[in-house]
Amino acid sequence: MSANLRDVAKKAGVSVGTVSNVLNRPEVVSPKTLERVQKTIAELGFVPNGFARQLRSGYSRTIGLVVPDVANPFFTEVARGVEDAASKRNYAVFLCNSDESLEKENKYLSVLIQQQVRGVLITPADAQGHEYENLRERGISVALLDTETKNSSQCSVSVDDVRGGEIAIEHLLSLGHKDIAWVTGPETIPQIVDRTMGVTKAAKVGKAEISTIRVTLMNVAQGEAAAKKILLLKKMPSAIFCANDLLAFGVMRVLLDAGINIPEQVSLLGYDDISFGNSAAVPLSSISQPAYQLGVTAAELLISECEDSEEHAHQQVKFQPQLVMRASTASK
Amino acid sequence: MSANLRDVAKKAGVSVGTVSNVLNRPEVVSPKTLERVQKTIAELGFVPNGFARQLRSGYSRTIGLVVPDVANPFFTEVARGVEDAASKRNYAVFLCNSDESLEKENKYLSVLIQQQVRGVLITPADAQGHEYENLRERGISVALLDTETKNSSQCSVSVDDVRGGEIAIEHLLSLGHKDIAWVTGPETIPQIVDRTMGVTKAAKVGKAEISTIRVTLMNVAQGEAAAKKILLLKKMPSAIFCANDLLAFGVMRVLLDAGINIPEQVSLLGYDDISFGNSAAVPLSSISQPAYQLGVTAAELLISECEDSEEHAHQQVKFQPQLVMRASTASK
DNA sequence: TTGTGGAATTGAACCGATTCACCACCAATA
DNA sequence: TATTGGTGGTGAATCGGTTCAATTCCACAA
Repeated sequence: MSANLRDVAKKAGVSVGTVSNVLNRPEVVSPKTLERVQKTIAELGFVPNGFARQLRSGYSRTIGLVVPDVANPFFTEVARGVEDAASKRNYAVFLCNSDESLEKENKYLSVLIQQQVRGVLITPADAQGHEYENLRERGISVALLDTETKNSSQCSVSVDDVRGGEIAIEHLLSLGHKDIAWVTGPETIPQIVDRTMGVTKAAKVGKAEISTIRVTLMNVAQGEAAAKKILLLKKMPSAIFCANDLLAFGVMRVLLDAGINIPEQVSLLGYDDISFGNSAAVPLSSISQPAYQLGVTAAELLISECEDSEEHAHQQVKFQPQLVMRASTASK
Repeated sequence: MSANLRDVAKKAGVSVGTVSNVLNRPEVVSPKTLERVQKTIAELGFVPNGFARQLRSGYSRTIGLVVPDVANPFFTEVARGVEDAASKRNYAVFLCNSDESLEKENKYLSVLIQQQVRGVLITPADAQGHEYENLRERGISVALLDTETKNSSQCSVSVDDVRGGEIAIEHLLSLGHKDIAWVTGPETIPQIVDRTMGVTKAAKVGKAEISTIRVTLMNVAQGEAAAKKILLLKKMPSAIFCANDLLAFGVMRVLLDAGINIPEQVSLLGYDDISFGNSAAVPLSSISQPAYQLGVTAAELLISECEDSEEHAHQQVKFQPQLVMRASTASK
């Protein structure tokens, strides 16, 4: 079988305590011993047993990441950020896709509890609650990802979605658009609620008319469905703002197929600024969010909370979204 | 703190062994004792400590997934498949990105060993070896993902990349292209080696001339770099085949910017058939792979190997790639 | 030479469930 | 009465790191 700490100690001619120190507090070991032990570790291919470590210390070095869907490029980027940051701190990441379903979310949370994760990073599937008391009770830290927390007893890392909605409409207004379609997802999603708020606010100020087209999922297929609905409207809007880029891609395809020129006849604006936006049939204007950065920051915050929980002060980090102008929006 | 097995034993007036039996082999305990112990367990709200249990038994319900980069839509789809299948069997999945670096791959494998995963699903970063003896020694099952195994002592789930390369060139040949650029990644990547083999084979049969443009990473930026090189060639090829869709997107952008029409002046063919191909400036023809299915199959195979390791017969599953014709390829 | 302080190292106890060789007890058989 | 067999139960050893009180070592000052 594989080597354990005692084997290393014997081979290197030191005690088990010293080997443990080499692993966890290298600074208290003399350089000479350190080097010798490390060499032995490498020779034996020794890897510490996580269970034993966790059993004694009571803590694991794993976190759970719960997102609606990694297949959405925005969350893929976030996930990469989380993973890179966690890996730097020697944490492993459990990946969970909630598919925007509360049921699946709960199922995964219970799996994560079973796995005794140290903390959970979650983009809630639902606009309500976010208490996660059952996790907290078990000493599992929770930080909200891409959602702002209502109570200040937890960390959150988010992007200002209200402002994002505002920026979008302001941009369209500045191009002279007054008649705007807002293609959006279910109101159970917190981000949707906020973006809608921003949209409404800016529209009121700029006296624009917003017609809402609601879809159930935020993917390309649903974007196509939305576009078909738009084509049936009595009066075509002069601009379409979509709650994410995937929806916008779907809309774009259907409109182009219908022979409608973008942006000449209709301006199209997305949200997320996923990297493919640039390669689209008409390069997509969008509202950009620092996805990777979001993931990194959230993971760092969560891990810092896990490691010095009494020192730790909860913080709510909020990034600002930015308009990225490409070819799909133009003045009326 | 919460009660442990010894507390239960003391309170119920039995030995720790008996309590353990109540938990794991109730049939060997007398009904009277059974009932009394179970009552005590309920009273104390005792929940067995997973770490200790796993430390002793040596098994967890987790698997590791190591891919080059989840941000590549192909692997995102694979990851979703793995995750869905694992979740169905009540396994949790560790996500690891090797970034096509052997060093990172090894680092992650050691993290996975620490976490005592039951099995590992891996797309090797390197064309060599794939032995993973260090994992096997520790009783960790390994299955190769999107790579065919050379030895039959392990499972693998792959797509026929040689055939994929062939199909691509055959398609271009059938359109009358004889002068083809092959934009490809490092030869350390197994898939690249195979696709190149297919390309070469089909080119020989069809008497096409292949000029190879090699890049170091398979992303959009490198595709752009490759296209710039192509623009500098003495004679433009009449078709370009890219080793994946991301490269093709980059190539497409640069060519269109340079005023070159696709497919009128140059045909462009990608690989992977990621969903955005359909939304691209010129809808991208591509070689399609069953990514989600690949992930599901691999996870199921791995878990079945983990759970009945002596019953289990290693198998090599090979899916067939398919040509998806869109607008970016046309006859010369 | 002795004393002192700090750094380096030691190793036994511990985390909590599992395992298994062994014991106690009772009934049935010789 | 002695022997055998079977059931129910016991508790010390074990898994493999981590921790920490105790010890050793060494340099430098008195």
